[in-house]
Amino acid sequence: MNAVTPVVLGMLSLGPRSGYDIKRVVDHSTRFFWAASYGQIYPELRRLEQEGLIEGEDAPNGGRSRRVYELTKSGRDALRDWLLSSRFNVELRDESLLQLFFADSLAREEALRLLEDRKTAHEQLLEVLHEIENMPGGKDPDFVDLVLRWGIEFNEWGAEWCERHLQRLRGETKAA
Amino acid sequence: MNAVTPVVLGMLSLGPRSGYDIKRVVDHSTRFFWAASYGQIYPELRRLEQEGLIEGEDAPNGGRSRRVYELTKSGRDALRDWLLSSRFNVELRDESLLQLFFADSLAREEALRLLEDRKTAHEQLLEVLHEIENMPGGKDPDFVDLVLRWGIEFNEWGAEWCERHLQRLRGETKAA
DNA sequence: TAGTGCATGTAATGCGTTACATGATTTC
DNA sequence: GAAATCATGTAACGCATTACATGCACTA
Repeated sequence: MNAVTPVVLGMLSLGPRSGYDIKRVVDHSTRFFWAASYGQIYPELRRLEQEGLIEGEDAPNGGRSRRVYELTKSGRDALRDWLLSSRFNVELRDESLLQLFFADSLAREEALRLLEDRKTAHEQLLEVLHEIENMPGGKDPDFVDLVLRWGIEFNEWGAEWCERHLQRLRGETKAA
Repeated sequence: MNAVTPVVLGMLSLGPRSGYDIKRVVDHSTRFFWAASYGQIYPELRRLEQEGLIEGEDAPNGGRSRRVYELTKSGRDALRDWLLSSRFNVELRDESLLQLFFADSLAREEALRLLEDRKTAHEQLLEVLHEIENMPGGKDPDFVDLVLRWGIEFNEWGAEWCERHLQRLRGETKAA
């Protein structure tokens, strides 16, 4: 069990898919909080098949080779085990936050500009997520939708947070 | 310029420090959004000294060897350049979010328990951050304090978000 | 005197991305 | 007929963590 395992099993729980399919779906959904590359996915598919958690079947499109996988009973069990095991492993790498941390060495207006830039970045991400939200296709399952809402509401909160502290810090500067 | 460079320069901008010092401060502050290990810090210190961005001086404590570094003029310039260059590189790896994403395959109560667990995790992180907030010592500089507030307010938001959607989803289940 | 903290350092390991190679099919 | 997309796959690279080695000093 490594970092790609749950994404692969999870994506297959939504229906049979090829490695290529999995990558494509990941890039439109979980990549914001859980990325996966071909270099991980393809070896993992073979490993999982060997261990009997998934089953592959050749399903070529004409002369274009293609292998589609689906979960086996043990695969479904493994996914369920992972889902029910408490994990709150969060890793964050936020360069803008690091800049703010060291911003005291800048002039006040320069430092505040960093906060403005951060706000803009939140707003831009919000646009990307709204596009995903408005993509054609049937309604997403409840929890898929919930996670998309997290992304949207987090970025709304983030932009708001920047604005709030921008005003506070500008006020303090004037008062002083 | 790699991932440790800005932390090292930034930490030295707060005053002369040894590699060990830098690591200790990182572990109490930026590690939540920007970690650094000895394996990065020590080689980086030598590299930065060679390039003239920092200057080291032996400052042993008795027979215990110790080398303290400080920023040079070019080091201060390099830090300033990095601070003023727009960067919004954020990487997030959130396993709990991934679980929620695939939670539709669980029974409704099981899935909601994942949300409850997430809420608890936010609350626990909040406690850790409050301890840091209440640590003795002088007031932090404005922007150091700002980043700590981000951590606190983000986790408050996160817990609240879980609660809000917990209630929404429980309501929908009953209504259906 | 044993344990903890100060202090520096590196080698091994693990992990994920990048970049490339190959080739078929669809679209403009 | 060129470009984009489908589709699979791997080798090389870079990066960060882990784990260990070394040794001094302080404290219970």
